[in-house]
Amino acid sequence: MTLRITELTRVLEEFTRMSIRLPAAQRLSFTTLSVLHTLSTRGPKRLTELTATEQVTQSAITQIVTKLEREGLVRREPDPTDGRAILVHPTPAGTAVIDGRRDERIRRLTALAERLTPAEQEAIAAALPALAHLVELSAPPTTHRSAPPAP
Amino acid sequence: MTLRITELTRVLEEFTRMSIRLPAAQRLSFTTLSVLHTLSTRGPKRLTELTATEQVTQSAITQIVTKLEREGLVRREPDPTDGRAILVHPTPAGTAVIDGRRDERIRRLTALAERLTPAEQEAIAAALPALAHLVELSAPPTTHRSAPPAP
DNA sequence: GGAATTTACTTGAGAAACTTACTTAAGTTT
DNA sequence: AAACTTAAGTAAGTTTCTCAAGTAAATTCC
Repeated sequence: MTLRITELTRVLEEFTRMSIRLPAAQRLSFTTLSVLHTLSTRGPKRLTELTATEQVTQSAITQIVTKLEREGLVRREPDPTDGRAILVHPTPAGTAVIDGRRDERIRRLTALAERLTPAEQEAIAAALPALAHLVELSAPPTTHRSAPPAP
Repeated sequence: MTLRITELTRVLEEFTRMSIRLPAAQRLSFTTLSVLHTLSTRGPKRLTELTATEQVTQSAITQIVTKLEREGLVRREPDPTDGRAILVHPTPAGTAVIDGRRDERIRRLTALAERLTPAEQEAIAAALPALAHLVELSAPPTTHRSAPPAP
């Protein structure tokens, strides 16, 4: 059996739809939630770094971070290594928002997975490490401060 | 081995991020693309049905469909079975937009999957039918006009 | 070692994308 | 056939983004 990427892509598209359309209890826009997710899963980041991952202008990131800060979901802290830069840290409240949404996804997915056969559940379990590896190839987990590549 | 839903949820979240942040060449907003995706994968739908799947107000759907129509990506057609309703059909151009984005995802995912070991690729291939089934449990493929459930 | 350039962020004005509230018209109920 | 419900469109206002310009810290380069 060989891996059909087209089929995998279609399935992942559907999971994406399931994942996104959760009731946004906190009145935060899609992009704002995405920024908070990035901070919560990847740790503190500069505005510039967020600009790169979120596909909006740097100006939009400034405004989004300002809004998140007003709501107490992130903190701005000076970057000790660069006086121009700012590190945006998620607060416990901010992390709780993301965790809450994840919990909701887990609840829903659990309910669905219970309806699979044991063999199907087994197959997914067996593939999980490979799927995690695939994800990691695309977005290697960043440490707090990544060293620039050697010249 | 038993299926860890929490881990699966986290992995799927990361795929979601990969999937969304494609350069939107067509100048269409996220929600607008989502509507087009729905029509392209699920077939013609009423505005009311789109309201349910997209988590925006019915008014927003009207505006989005109007925009898509101006751009030649969908057509409005009267619903023969209900004079109040309209069925929104994707045009070939509309379908092409969605297919183009999928092609880009396939290209990227192919490049990543090539870096997995054969055993990893095999594991994902073996899990694919189960993943497809899981997705289908959440959003059964709608026929053109679904009969209401028997009372 | 100090001017010129680049990098990191902010601000303000305006465009785009949504929401709320209302309207019109077709179907349903009694 | 009058009263109600459902499907869609419209108008006005808010929120969210982009573009352009501005400030301040770091870097480059004579």
